[in-house]
Amino acid sequence: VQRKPRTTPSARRAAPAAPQNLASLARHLGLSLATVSLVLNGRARALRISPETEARILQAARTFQIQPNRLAASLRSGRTATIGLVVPDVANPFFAALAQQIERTLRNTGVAVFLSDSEESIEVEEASLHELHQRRVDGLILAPVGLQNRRLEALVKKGFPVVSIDRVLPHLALPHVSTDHAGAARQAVVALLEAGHRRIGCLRGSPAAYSDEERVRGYRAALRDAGVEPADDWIAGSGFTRPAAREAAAQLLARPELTAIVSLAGQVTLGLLEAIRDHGRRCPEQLSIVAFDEQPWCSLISPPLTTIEQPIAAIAAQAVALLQHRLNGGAVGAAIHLPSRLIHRSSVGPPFSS
Amino acid sequence: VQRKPRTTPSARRAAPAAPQNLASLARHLGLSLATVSLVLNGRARALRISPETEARILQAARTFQIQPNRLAASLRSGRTATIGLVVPDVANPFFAALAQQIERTLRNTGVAVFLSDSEESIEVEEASLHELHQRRVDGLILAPVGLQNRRLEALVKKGFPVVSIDRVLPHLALPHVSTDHAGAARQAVVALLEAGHRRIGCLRGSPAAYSDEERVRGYRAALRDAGVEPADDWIAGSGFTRPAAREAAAQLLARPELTAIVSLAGQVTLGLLEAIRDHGRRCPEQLSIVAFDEQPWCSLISPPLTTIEQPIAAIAAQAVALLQHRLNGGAVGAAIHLPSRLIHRSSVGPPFSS
DNA sequence: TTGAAAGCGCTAACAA
DNA sequence: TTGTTAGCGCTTTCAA
Repeated sequence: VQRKPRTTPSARRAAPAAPQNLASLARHLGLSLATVSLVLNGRARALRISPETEARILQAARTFQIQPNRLAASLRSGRTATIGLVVPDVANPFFAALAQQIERTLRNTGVAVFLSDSEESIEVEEASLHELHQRRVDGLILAPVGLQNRRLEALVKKGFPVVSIDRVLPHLALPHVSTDHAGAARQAVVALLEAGHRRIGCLRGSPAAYSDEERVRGYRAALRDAGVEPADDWIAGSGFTRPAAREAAAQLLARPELTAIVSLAGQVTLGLLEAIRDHGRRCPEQLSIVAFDEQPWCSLISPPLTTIEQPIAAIAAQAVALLQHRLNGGAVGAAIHLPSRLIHRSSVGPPFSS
Repeated sequence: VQRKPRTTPSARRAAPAAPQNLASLARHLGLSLATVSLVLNGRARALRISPETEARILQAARTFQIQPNRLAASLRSGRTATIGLVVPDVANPFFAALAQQIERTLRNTGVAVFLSDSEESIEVEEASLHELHQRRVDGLILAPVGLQNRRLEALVKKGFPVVSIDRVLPHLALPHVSTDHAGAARQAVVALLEAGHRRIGCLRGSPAAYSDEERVRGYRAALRDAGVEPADDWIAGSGFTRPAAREAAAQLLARPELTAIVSLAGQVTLGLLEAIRDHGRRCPEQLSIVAFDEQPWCSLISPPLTTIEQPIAAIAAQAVALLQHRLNGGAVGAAIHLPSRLIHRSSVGPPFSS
C-alpha cells in the first residue's frame, strides 16, 4: 500500500495546493475528470460541452499551468505522437540535412522524433528498430543500410507504419521516397557526353547499397544510349569510406583512356579529389568530373565542382506526408522518385586527347 | 465500461493465447505479476527470488517474446530512459557530429534520444525544451542559441538535469562542456604570430553567441600578449550565415594593413573563402588564414587550410558523463573546457609586404 | 521467497 | 451537456 501523501496532513485540511493534474483540476473546478480531459484535448465542440465550461477549464488550465502527463495519455490511447528516424550516418551531410528537415516539419505537427544512428550496420539497425518499436513510436522513417532486415520485415507485415527513404528494400512493399538515383546518374553522364566525352569512368560507393546500385545502372544506361559500352574496369569502388574511394579512384586514374569520371556518392567524391591531387591530374584540362552531392564547399575548390544535387527538402516533405498518411490509417503508398538537379560549374571541359 | 475482450469467448475457454504482457505471463506460469516484474528487471538476486523461479520466468519471457510496455513502466516509475538533445542546427557538421556521438553512446546504455533542432531561435528553443520536458525526458543536453532562456532557467531551478554544450549560459550554474573557445582562438592567432604576422584580422560569427564572444576574447588576448593592440575594424562579422560572413570578410579584405585573418566559425569560413575568391587575393602569398572547424574538405581546397579542430568526441563523451552523473542523483558538475588542436596545412605563410 | 494490491494520470465507453 | 467508471500495463510497498 502506498503511503506517500502528496500533501501534508495540515495542508490537506487547509486550502488545497495548486492542481497538478487533470484530476485535481477537475476537483478544483467541481467538474469531472472526463470533462476536463475532453476540453483539454480540444474535443469540446464535438461533444457539446458548454462554451462556459470550456472557457472555465481552459482558463484554469492556463493559470495553473496544467501539463497533462503525456505518458499516461499514451498508455491509455496507444498513441505517443512520436516517431523513430533511423539513418546510417547522421554525420553525413546528406542525412544530417534530411534529419533536420524531417524533424522540423514533424515537430510543427506536435510529433517528436527519436533519432537513431545505425552506424551503417544491419545489426545496429535491427536493434534500433526493435528498441523504437518497444518504445511505442507511432511510426518509423528509415534509411536502410542494406537490402534486407528481418526485424523490419516483421514490423511491416504487422502493418506497422514505416516509410523508407534514400534506399529501398527490394523485397518489401513499403512507401518510399528518394532521389531518382538512376536518373541522377544519367544526368551526370549526359553532361559529360554533351561536353564530348565518351570514355567516362564511374566511381561508385558500395554495391551493397540499393541507391548505389541504381546509380550505376543509370550510368550504364546513359552510356549505352549514347552507343558506348562501358568496360568493367571503368567502374570502381567497394565502399563508402574515403580511403576506399581514394584507392578505387586511383585505379580509375590509372586507365589512360578515361577522359572523365562521375563520382556517385558524396563521401566518395572526397576520395576522388584526393586521388586526383595525388596523381597531379589537372581538372578540367586533363580530366572532367561530375560529382554527387552538392555541398557548401563545392563552389570553393578549384575548379569549382559540377555537382548533382539531391532534392533533400522534397524528400523530407514527401516522407513525412507518406508517414502521416499511414498514421491516419491510410493505405501503404507507392514509391516516389524525385528528380535531381545538375549544378554546372567548372569541372567539366572538353575531353583531353593524350 | 470497456467492452473489448482481448480474446473471443470461445478462445477464452480454450487454451489461453500466448501471453502478451507481464500479467498474462504471470498467469500462464502460475506466479504473481510482481515476481515476474522483479525478475524481468533483473532484481531477482536482490530480492532473493529462487533461481528456479527466475529461470522459469526468463525462459518463458524469451519463448513468448514478452516485451514489457515501457510506457507503463515509465508512467509508474517516473523514468523514461529518454533524453532530449537540442541543437541550433543539425545540418551544421559540428552539431551533426556531436549529435551522432551523443546518440551512439547513449543508445548503448539503453537511453533513447529525442532530437530537436532549435533553428537558431530562442523561441523555438524554449518551445522545444517545454515539449521535451512534458514528454518526461529524464534530462537534457542543450547547445543554447542565446545568452538566456527563461524556460531553461525554470527547469534548472527545479533541479531538472540539464547539461549545456558548446555555448554556456552565463547566468545559469549548470554543468557544461565545450571547446576552450578562447584558447582555441589564441592557438589560431599564435600560429599566425609565429609566422611573423602582427596585423591579424578577425572574422567572427554572431556577438550574441557565447562561444563567439569567447573566441574573440581569445583573439584579443593573444594579440595583446604579443604587444599588438587590435583596432576595432580588424574585427568584423555579425552573424553565422554565409552571406553575412562574406560581406564582413570583404570589409576585412579592404583593409590593406591586414596580412592575415582568423575565421572564428565554420560557417563563416565559407564566406571568407568566397570573399577571397571575389577579391582575387592569393593565399598564402598575399594573405594567411587560420580557420575554425576542421572539415573533410579542408585538405582538398587550394591552398589546404590550416584549421582549428574541436574535440567533438571528447565533448560528447563528457557531456554524456555529466548528464549520467546528474541522472544518478549526483551534484551539478562544473564547466569543462577541452583543448582544441591546430592542424597545420598551407594557408599560413610569411606576411606579405604591400 | 512470493503474492496482493494500490496506484501512476489519463482516455473513452457508457450512463444519466 | 456532464459524470462515472473501467481500465492501459507496469512498479513497488507491505504482508505473508
